[in-house]
Order: sequence, then structure tokens, then C-alpha cells
Amino acid sequence: MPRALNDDQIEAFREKICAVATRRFAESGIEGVTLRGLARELGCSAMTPYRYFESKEEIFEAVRVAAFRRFNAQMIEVANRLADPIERLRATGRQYVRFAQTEPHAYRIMFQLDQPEPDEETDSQAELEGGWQPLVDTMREAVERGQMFGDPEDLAHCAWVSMHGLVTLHLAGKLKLGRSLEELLEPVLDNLVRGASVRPEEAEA
Amino acid sequence: MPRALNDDQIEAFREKICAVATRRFAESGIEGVTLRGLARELGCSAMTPYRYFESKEEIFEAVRVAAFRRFNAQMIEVANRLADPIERLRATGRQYVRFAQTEPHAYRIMFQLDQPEPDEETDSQAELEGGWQPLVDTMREAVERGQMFGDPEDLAHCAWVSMHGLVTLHLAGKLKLGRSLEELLEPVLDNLVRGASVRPEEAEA
DNA sequence: CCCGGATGGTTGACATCGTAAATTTACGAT
DNA sequence: ATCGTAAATTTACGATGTCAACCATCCGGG
Repeated sequence: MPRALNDDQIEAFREKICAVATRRFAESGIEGVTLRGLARELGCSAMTPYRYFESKEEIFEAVRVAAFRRFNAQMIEVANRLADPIERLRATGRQYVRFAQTEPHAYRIMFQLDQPEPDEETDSQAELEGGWQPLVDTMREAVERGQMFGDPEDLAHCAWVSMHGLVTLHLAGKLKLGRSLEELLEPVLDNLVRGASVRPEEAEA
Repeated sequence: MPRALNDDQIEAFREKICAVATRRFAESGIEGVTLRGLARELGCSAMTPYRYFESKEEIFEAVRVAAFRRFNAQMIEVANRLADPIERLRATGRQYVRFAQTEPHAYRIMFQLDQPEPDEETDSQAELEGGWQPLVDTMREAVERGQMFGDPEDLAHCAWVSMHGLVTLHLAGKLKLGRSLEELLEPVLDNLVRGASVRPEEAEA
């Protein structure tokens, strides 16, 4: 048997590629990340990464997974600090926006509109669902405490949809209506919490 | 003077390019649209479109503008049918989602996350704001009638952000949680309307 | 001790892209 | 007919992702 890379070495180089790619993403965005550019920075030839990844898209996927991990860690860290579910929701919402502002390109790859067919279960999908569950739990807790009403999953969807919409409209440059993202965030959070805190039977419309 | 294209001819060819590009977008998405492919279909050489557009991005922008026009027309058409602002909001929300489902690629280009710097006022920005105003007006009307409370612009933001978030998460394939888009839409609309229909002083949280 | 083979890495090539520059074509006025 | 100029094409360049062929290095078995 010839000298073979053990799993640690393979994983090490994979991580190195992923790290460089992540930094390049942060600097120059998706279209600024190039296999030849990566290779140049890694000090290897353009084809070497193909020993560790199937394709460029697989490198992207690795970067996506890492980004989701960072994102989820931030959300959990903030959430763990707050016992009250509504306060937790507000705080994680603010952190959500902060993440997108701190790492706009990371957010872009995570939620890119032109992703490959999601027919098979991808790693980033798994990370996504890992971050989704705590949100549902928060909503469930709020419902159990009588602070909110409705189906926890529906409520979680409402929250996620609002945050994602706010962030992506901002990142797409469609929100430059004179107000900062943080300013816009508060009314959205207020509306969200208000809408969820009303007994359905009390609703007038 | 040699034969010169008059403005009508120029505009005609621009529209033709734009039409072909739009159809190709609808069929094969953003990355499926290629200058050489366009040219082949138009029966001209790859460079000819450059007589009518500065760059590929300018063609994209034209497609974007056309898409925004179609989108706005649909929204207005639906909105004009309903006198009650809240019903109007719900109906346009549903139409919003329907548009994104009917023309997913159009929605993609319109709100692509990696757009060029929005430093200068672009045509699609103008169309966007043209569609934004009626939404604010609807909210203002609801507030004036006492059906909603708060700043109309804030309310409009809440609505837009929810619809856009819902649609983009769906288009990015992040929502495959067993429920259809239309199912998800209704709770979001409900929450939105509920949150806006509560007097701030009545809010418990 | 040396040699065969597998394994990791490199080089070179290909097809494709957007587009700049040079070139050709075609028409209207002289 | 010819010439000037606008329109269109051809050619070419530098990218890109990736395939295929090649090379180099190290290992176990003789």
C-alpha cells in the first residue's frame, strides 16, 4: 500500500479549503470565489481541491454548512440567556439581523435563490432544521404559557418569514427607503408579537 | 448619411431581445441565459445585442423592469377589485404568492441577492417604488378607517417583508416542511392582519 | 535492496462564457 | 460608381469549471 492520507489529514485539508473559501466569500462574494483563486491561495494547483471535493458546488455546500453552524450557534447563545419566550424571540430576531449584517455574503450563500435541486437531503438542510427546531420550541413554550395563541409551527413560520424577508430585501438593496435596518426591525417584531399574542376569538377582522 | 436605425427600430429590437431573454429566463433560469444563446435564437451574431445594450447586465435590467411591470399590473388589477383595505391586502398577498409560483425565475431576477451596487437610481428601482406606493396607500386607508393602527409605512413594511420572506424561502427550497405554500400563506396573512388590527395600548406584551 | 503499483498532485486541454478590437458588409448621398 | 459611415460579423483574449493524461512519491513484497 502506498502512503495514504488518513482521515484526519483529509479532513484537515477539507477544512483548510473551506476556511479559505469562507474568507474569500466574505471578501468578494459568491462570484468572487474561484477554484483557481482558491488554489492559488492554498498554494496548490487548480485541480487539487478535486481530490477533496466532488465539485465546486460541493465546496459551496461545505461553506454553507459552516455558515449555518455559526448562525445556529449565535441564535442558541442568545436564546439561552432569556427565559421569557417573547423576549427570547425578540432577542433572536435582533441577532438574526445582526448576523446578516455582519456576514452578508454568508447569509447570501445560505439562502441563495438559485440552489441546486433539493431532491436529496443535503447537509445544510440538516443544519437548517437544527436551527428551526428551537424556534418552534420557543413558540410552543409561549403558547403553553398562554402568552401566544395558535399553532407553534405556524407562529414559527411567521417569525422566520418576517426576519428572512427583512434581511433579504435589505441585502438585495430594495429597502433603501431612508430607514436603517434596525429601525425597520422593531416595528416588524412588534407586529409579529402583537399578531401572535391575540386570542383568535378576539380578532375583529 | 448611411441607413441609420430610427428610434422605433432600435426600440423594436431591444424589445425583441428582451422578450427572448425573458422566455429563456422562464425556461432555464438566470444561469441558463447566455449572450451567445440569445444571439443564436435571434439569428444574429453574439455581438449584435451590444449595439442595443451596454452589457449583459443591462439586458438583465431590462428583463427585470418588464417583470416588475407585469408584477405591478397584477397587484393593481387585484387591488382595484376590492374596496375594503384588509380584504385588498389579503387578496394582493395571495396574488403575490401566485406570481412567484407562476414565474419563479422572474421573481428571482427581480429580487436576486447579488445585484450590482444600487448607487445610482435604476429603472427597476423606480418600478419597485411604483408598486410600493399602493401598498402604503392601502395601509393608510386601513388606518384612516380605524381598521388598523400604526404608521402606514411600518405596516406596509411588515406586509411586504412577510410575503417576500415566504416566497423566497420557498424558492430557495427551504420550506419543504410538508406543507404547501398556500397553506403556509394563510397563517402568515392572519398573523399580519391581527398584529396590525390591535390598538397599541391594548397590546399585553 | 529494489521494484511495481497505487495514490496524490500537476499540467494541459477543452468547452463555454462575456466582451474588446478589428474587420467586413451594406446602404444613402454625392 | 464611389465613398463615408453605421451596422453586423469575425476574430481574439482572458476567464471559468472540469476531464484526461501524466508525473512523482512512497509502500510492501520479492
